[in-house]
Amino acid sequence: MIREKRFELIRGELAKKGIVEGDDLAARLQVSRATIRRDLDQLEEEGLLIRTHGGAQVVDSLVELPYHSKLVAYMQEKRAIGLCASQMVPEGSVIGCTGGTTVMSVIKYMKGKTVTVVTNAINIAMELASSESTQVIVTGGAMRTRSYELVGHIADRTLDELYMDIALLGIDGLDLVRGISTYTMQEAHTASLYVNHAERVWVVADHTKVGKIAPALIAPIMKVHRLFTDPGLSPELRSELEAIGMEVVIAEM
Amino acid sequence: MIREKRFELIRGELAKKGIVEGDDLAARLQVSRATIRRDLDQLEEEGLLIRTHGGAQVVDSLVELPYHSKLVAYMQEKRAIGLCASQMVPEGSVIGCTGGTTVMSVIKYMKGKTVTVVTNAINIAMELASSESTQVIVTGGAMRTRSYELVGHIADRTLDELYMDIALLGIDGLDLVRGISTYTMQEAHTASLYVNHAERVWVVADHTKVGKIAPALIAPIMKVHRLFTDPGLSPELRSELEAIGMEVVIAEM
DNA sequence: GTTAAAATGAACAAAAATGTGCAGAAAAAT
DNA sequence: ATTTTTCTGCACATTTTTGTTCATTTTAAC
Repeated sequence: MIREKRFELIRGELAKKGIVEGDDLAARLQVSRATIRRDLDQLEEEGLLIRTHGGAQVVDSLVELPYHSKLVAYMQEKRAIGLCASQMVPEGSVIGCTGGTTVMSVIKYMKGKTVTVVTNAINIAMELASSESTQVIVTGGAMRTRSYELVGHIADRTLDELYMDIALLGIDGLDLVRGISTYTMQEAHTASLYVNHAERVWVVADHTKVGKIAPALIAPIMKVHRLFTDPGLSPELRSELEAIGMEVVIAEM
Repeated sequence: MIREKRFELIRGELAKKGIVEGDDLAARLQVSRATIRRDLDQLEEEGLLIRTHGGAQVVDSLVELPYHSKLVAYMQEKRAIGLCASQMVPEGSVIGCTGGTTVMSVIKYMKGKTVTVVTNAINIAMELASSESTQVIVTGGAMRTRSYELVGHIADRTLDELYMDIALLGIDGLDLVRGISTYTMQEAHTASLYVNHAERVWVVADHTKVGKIAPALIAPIMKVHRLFTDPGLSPELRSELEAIGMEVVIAEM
């Protein structure tokens, strides 16, 4: 077993679990603890992980891009939502997802999970390219300028022939009466296909989106089974949503 | 067991597993470790892999860090080929392209041109995402691990309904008798669809690919209208290719 | 706060892999 | 067929990597 092989497995394990134990790795890879320590030291130097006593943990990927993170609103909240939602995805399931920053934060925590991801967003696909265990299917379609989402009849047709366990949607508005919505018609249309071809619909959105209505409607509110949001959601809105049968998951930070 | 045979197996193994062990290869190929070491040295010089203690690993095309870029084989040549080929693309044309580092270097010079790019490689699509004037159509399909290319029936069907002015292909082998070829069957199949749905076929490849045969055939040599390569191409090979009607463009550096 | 268990870093020895020179074998050119 | 060139295997000195030991630090429990 050469070093690079070990590195690969350590990286994989780290992506999957977020934390690795030195003893566990030593046993699994059939090398001494000293070797594992040295491996972890090197990987830390490369910036791939942070050493802890007894093992190592993933470097918070959102910290590595400090100047980008400022550009994204509600960064912390989105990260918490991402972690929380990803943990509730069962291994082996098929997940369809749109683009958007909140969905992206879920995907970041999905690396290493053995799931199939169907997406029309190429940045999501790129993010998962390095994950061995994740099967990625891209819908295809025309790329909207200044966005990474693929839309149009090619995307439609591909989604038409797929069925997913979970549709994971990022949205711009969620309203009790008008349902879920976004800013452009094309994206709304594509998102609605995910809704119609999935067993369950999960929406991820920071609390500012709840109660808002964006121009392009995706689906009625009853289609949404579960909402992941942050603690900023007002208790009244939460109660109203739960009253109509929606499961509201608050991601603690 | 001649050297080229070994190279072929090593490349194949590398494409499949990403990491190879020297001992393993020596046993499999029935040669001494010293020979394997020399083989790996040479393949490293060609930029196909990176030597490590105990073996070698693929050039991590997934990590586009600047220091890795030096390790891309024949960097200078590819840049020259990219510039040269991009200048010969007429405005307004529809170009279909596969993945691969040489094609990528053409695409880098294509930004800002008013062309339509059809591709099954998401890294190509990402590269063009920032270009306002370029219309991008992604075929869709299943993403191959360790590569950015989309393959399978979704990709096939999309390509079936498109027609392109130019098919721009990156290849691993171009031979007078066996035609153009690559390492994996799936990519070869997808590439062949570009050939069949394009008015003209352009191949971009550094001179080391000319005269080589890779295992998976894409198309017969007569289908190729134009080859862009670097000054390293031997005059004999050039004459032979031109004798059968191929246009050979040498990109000066 | 004290103590026991676990993990760490450092030093050193053992093991594995490397590069190089050289002789013989294979292939190519004449 | 013979010469020339290239390639391969082997031996050996060197470098890199790994395992072991042990004093020290950290963690967790009491």
